[in-house]
Amino acid sequence: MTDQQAMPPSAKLRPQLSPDLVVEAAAKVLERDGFDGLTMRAVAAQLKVQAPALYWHFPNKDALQVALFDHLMADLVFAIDGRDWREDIHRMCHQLRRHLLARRDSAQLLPHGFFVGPNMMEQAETILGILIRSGMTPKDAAYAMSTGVTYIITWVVGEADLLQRRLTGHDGNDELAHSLVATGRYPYFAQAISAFELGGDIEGQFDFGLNCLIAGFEQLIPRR
Amino acid sequence: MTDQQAMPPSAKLRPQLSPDLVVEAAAKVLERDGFDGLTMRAVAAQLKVQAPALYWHFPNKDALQVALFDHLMADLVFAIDGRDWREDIHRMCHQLRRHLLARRDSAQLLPHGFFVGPNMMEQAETILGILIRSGMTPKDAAYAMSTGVTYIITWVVGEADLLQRRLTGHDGNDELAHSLVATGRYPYFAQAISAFELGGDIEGQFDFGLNCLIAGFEQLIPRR
DNA sequence: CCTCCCTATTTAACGTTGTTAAGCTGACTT
DNA sequence: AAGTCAGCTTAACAACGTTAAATAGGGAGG
Repeated sequence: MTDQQAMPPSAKLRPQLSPDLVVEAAAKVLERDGFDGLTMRAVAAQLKVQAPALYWHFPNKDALQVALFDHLMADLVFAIDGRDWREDIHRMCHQLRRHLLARRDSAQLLPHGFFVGPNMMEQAETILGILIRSGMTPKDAAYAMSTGVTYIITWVVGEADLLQRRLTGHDGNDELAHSLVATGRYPYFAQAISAFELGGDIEGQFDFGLNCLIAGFEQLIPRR
Repeated sequence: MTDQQAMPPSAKLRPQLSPDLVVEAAAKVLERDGFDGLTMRAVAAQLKVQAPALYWHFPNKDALQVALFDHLMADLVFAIDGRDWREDIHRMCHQLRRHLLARRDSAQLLPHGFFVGPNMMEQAETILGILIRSGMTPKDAAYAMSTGVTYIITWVVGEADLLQRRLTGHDGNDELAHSLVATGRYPYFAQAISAFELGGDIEGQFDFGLNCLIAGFEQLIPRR
C-alpha cells in the first residue's frame, strides 16, 4: 500500500530520497533559516534536488510541516516524578516550552495543537496517562491537555517573536502603542504596560499563566 | 503632521481614498472571502482602485491588518455587571469569543494578542480596570489579560478552523490520526479522542479552559 | 491664464512562493 | 532485448507582496 517498492534488503542501488530524509533536511533548513526560510525550494536545495521532487513524498507543504513537527517531538523525554501530578504536569509544561524554544520557530509549524504523527501521539499518551490516572475522566483529560498544549505553543510563538523583535529593533507597533498611551486616555494601560516592556521575567509570565491553568485543572477536575 | 491637506471644509472635490475607507473595504473583503482572500489586490478591487494605491495609506499589509482588527473591535460593547469580577470577566470572555466568531476569520488577523490601536486599547482599559479594581496589581492584571486574550484568540482560530474543516470534509489529518489510533498503541488517546471528534459542546470545551484560567486568577492574584 | 508643484493614483514590473504538467532516466520485470 | 514505471528534472503557471516609474489633476504663484 503505502510502502511501494519491496526492494530486497541487499542493496538500494539508487540513493533515493525518502520522507525521512526530506524531514531531516527540512529540520536543518528550519534551524538555519527559520520559519520564513522554510520553503520547498530551500528544503530541496538542502537535498541537492529540485523542488518538485518533494511532491513525490509529500502531498503538499502542510503535510511536510506536520511531519517535521512530529519529528522534532521525537527527542523530547519528559521527566516524570510520579508523586504529584501537579508537579509533573508543571515540569512537563516547562520542558515542552524549553524544547520548543530550543528548536528554532518550531512552534510556528502547527497552527494549533492537533496531535497527528506517532511522536506527538506518544507524548500525548504520556500526558493523558498522568491526568487520567490522577482521577480525571478521559474527556476532561483531553480538554485539559488540549488547553495546556495550545497555551504553550501559542506562548512560545509569542515569546520567540518578542525576542526576535528585540534583536531587530522595534517594528512600529511599539511606537504606535506608546503614542496612544501618551495621550493619557488609558491610565490603567499606562500602569500595566511597564509589565510588558521592561519585559523582565518572561519565564515568570509564562509560569503565571501556567499556574493559573493548573490551578484550574486542580479545582475543577479531581472529584472532591 | 498626520493629516495632510488642510482642505477647506467646503468641498472635497476629489473623492479620494483614506485609511478609514481602505479599512472598511478590507472588512468587506474579509467578510466575503475570508482570511485567505484578504489580499491587497482584493481590497483595492473593492475600492475600484489598483493595488499599489493602498501603499499610499498603509506602509504594508501587516499595518492594514492591525488597523482592520482594531476596526473590528470598535463595536464590541462589554456587558459589565460590576458585582463579581469573576462573573464579569467570564461574561466578557464569552462575549469576545462570539464577537470574533461572528466576524469571519477576524481572529487570524493578529498573530497574537498585542494591543495596538485605539479601540483595542479602549477595550483593554476596561478589562484592566476591572482586574485592578478587584485587587490585582497592575502587573498581575496585565499578565492575566494577556493570558486570557491570547487564550481566546487562539481558541477562536482553532474553532473556526475546525468548523471550516467539517464543512469541507476531512483534510487528511483526521485520517492519519485515526489510522494511528487503530494500531492500538495509544489506549489513553483512544479513550480521549471521542471527546474531540464527537465534537459535542465546543462551547463547553471553551468554557472549560476559561474556567480554569479564571480559577487560576482567583486563586493566585487576590491577596488573601 | 500659464506654469509649477505636489499629492494621489495608475501602469509596469520584480522576485518569491506553492504547485502542476510534461519530459527524461535508469533500474527492474518479462 | 523490450517495456514498465518509480523518481527525478525541466518548464511553467498563477498568485502574492511590494517597488519604481510614469501620469493625472487640482491649488498656489506669477
